[in-house]
Amino acid sequence: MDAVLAWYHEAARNLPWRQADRTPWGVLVSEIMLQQTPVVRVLPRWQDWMRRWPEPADLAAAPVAEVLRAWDRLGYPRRALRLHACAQAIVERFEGQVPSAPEELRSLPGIGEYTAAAVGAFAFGERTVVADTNIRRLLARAVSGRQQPAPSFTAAERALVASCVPHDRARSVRWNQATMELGALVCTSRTPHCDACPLAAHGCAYLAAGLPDQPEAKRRVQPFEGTDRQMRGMIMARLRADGAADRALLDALDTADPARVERCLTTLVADGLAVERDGLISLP
DNA sequence: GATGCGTGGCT
DNA sequence: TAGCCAAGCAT
Repeated sequence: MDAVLAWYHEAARNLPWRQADRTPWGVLVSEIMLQQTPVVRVLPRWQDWMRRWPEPADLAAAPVAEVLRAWDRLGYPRRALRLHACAQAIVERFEGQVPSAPEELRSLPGIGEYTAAAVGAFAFGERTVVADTNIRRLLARAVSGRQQPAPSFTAAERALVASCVPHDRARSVRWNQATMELGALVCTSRTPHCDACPLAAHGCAYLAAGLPDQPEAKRRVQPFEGTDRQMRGMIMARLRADGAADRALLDALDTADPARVERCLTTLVADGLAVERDGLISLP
């Protein structure tokens, strides 16, 4: 896999959370923001966020409403709540310092298997198995000859990824970073750019098989138009803009199905993304 | 293990 | 054009 490391040296994007002056907190914030969200959309939000809350203690002390406004349109605003709770837990349990041990990272709100491994590797230089969607897809193709990884992340696949990570600590960090980047930029989901891939000449099983289309392997995309998810987003956008809104105003968001608005308000309040007081809905 | 959870750009 | 897709997590 030397070819991938050499490729990364030449082609890596110059992202702020990869700079020499990066902090564990900055890396953690970037990883949360990047969950299911493209880099180009994260960049400006991350810059603002780090300027405002440069340490976990700064975010921990911020009002939730302000945190949700700063999250802006990144999507999945529950991530913002969890990041806020994560900062508070770091202050309370780790003296304000992001922990480096994967099991301690895993214990924090919003940090799952992937994010714990990524922070361990990219913030602390630990040897971890970073199995994100890019690495999974790249190995599914290069090693297993399949178009896409399986929908569920099985123990067998975890073992496969682990077997590919170099044993040397510093080298493992670069391999994780480089393989993820190659998946994100070259071995893309829809249209892989094999002409620009360093593995094309080093035995990619999927390319060798002739890039067969395997539609059965594709995961089904959840619908969005007309769903509660869309309505929740519309309500949150209104609350971010106006601070608060009365029920009648929100009901106008879907005159054909007022029950949909009510249902979404209930789940937003249950999620801690909104509060209701005297018929007025507002950010927490 | 299957679902629900935002948003916007790309093909 | 209408899907398809983007560094997942929690339940």
